[in-house]
Amino acid sequence: MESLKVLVVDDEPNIRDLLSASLRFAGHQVSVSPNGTDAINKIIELQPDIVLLDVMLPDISGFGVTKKIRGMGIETPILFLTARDDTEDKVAGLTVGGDDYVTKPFSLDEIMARISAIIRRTSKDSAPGSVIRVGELEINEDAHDVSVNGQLVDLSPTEYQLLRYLATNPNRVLTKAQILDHVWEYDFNGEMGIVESYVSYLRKKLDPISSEPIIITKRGVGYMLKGPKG
Amino acid sequence: MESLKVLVVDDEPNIRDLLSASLRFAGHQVSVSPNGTDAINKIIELQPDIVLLDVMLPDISGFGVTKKIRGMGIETPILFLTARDDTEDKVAGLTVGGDDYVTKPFSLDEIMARISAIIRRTSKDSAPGSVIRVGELEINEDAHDVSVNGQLVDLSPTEYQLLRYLATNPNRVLTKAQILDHVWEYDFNGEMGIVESYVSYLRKKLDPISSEPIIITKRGVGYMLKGPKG
DNA sequence: GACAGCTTTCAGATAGTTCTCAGGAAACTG
DNA sequence: CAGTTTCCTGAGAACTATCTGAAAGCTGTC
Repeated sequence: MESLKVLVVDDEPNIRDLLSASLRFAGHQVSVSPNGTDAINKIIELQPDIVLLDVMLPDISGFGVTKKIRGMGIETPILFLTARDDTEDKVAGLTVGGDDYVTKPFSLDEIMARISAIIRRTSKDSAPGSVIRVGELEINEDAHDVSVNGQLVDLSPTEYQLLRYLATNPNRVLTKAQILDHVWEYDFNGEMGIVESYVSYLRKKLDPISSEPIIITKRGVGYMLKGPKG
Repeated sequence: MESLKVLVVDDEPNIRDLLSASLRFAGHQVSVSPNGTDAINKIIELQPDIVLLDVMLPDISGFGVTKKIRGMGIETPILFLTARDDTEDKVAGLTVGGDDYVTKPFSLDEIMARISAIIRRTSKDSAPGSVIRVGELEINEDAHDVSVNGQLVDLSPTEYQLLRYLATNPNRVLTKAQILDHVWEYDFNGEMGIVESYVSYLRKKLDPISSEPIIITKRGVGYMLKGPKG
């Protein structure tokens, strides 16, 4: 993905920092905004490619911001951040157009996936097959499907996210801490043993089908998904 | 469908936003107008391919607008948006020519379907197959009927709309929120459990006839209609 | 105004998922 | 090779998502 201009709107500094650090690391230009009025100004001024917008803001709600800028003819796609408990009924209408939403607490990997999905969908013409291919492994992001050598594998949501994170960084060792930070929700308080468990689950499902082990353990460092050229 | 010039005329900003976001996302060029006089000007000026026209406007009614522009020899097809309690006889006269109407509150999917239908009818020559075919499933949008392996299936209106929405996005997981936003009326305030109920109804009707399950559950994500290739 | 069909809610059953833990295996160390 | 560290994996408890049947509410028809 090319470099995008992203505006992050949230009143919690922790979340602003978390998101802006990750987005910057992914190569995007990030601006932040702590409230609704400031957000409206920045959207007009900076014309971002996408806005990550908390619905619960101190002054104007995320919906108010949306209404305002849409009323001005600004069609920037929005990824709403909602709290899990006040969702469901207030979520109505959020997925129309190019918009989407994630519930807090989210995982970084999920945010990144949603952003690519929105950008992919809103950039008119080309719908470049949202397929990640690494060696014998193929991940279809539209269908949320994984196959090895053409054979479908049934994965749970967490297994899927873990595998996708590994697959987007082939031939690169990822530490358990990195994996935890990307795949699990940001307020997850558990131990890294869970990464080992899920790697084990994945291996049990993938290795019987593949001709060689897909996930390599780098002892003392982390895990790596082995691609063809490397 | 090719890209169309669409004019949306409604005094409620929410509805203007909802419609313009969805239409733009569907690849159309959208202009909006909040009242009758402005609408007449914009119709003359922009020469849209279709007009979505609220009948209840603050200044001139939608009928007035229609009379005026038809008097000027403009034959742009119109999709009227009416309140549910408007008398039937008023509405009856609307469907002459290529025009049609929907009652508020509508669902997005219904609006989109009506627009395609109008455009299909008014663009003389080519009647681009109004039949959606996915695997063993066939949906005839003109006849509003559904068959599996050639055998007709009797569906309720909501079942039909749900199935059509799934069928227009084969091999792509749709979340319950997306389904709710597209298939149910925009002011629907219920829970997502209703999607589960309707998926269950559809399966009960479709699966006995089909050779393999038509609607796949992607646990933790949503539902997907599985097409033939990949 | 009673019937029929459709929509919506609800709650119990079921099945799938997440996370933790603990013993054993494997890899490194000197 | 014995000790130490790191990793693997099976078992299980708690939790969550989904499915489905039943019932209540609605709408339009005769």
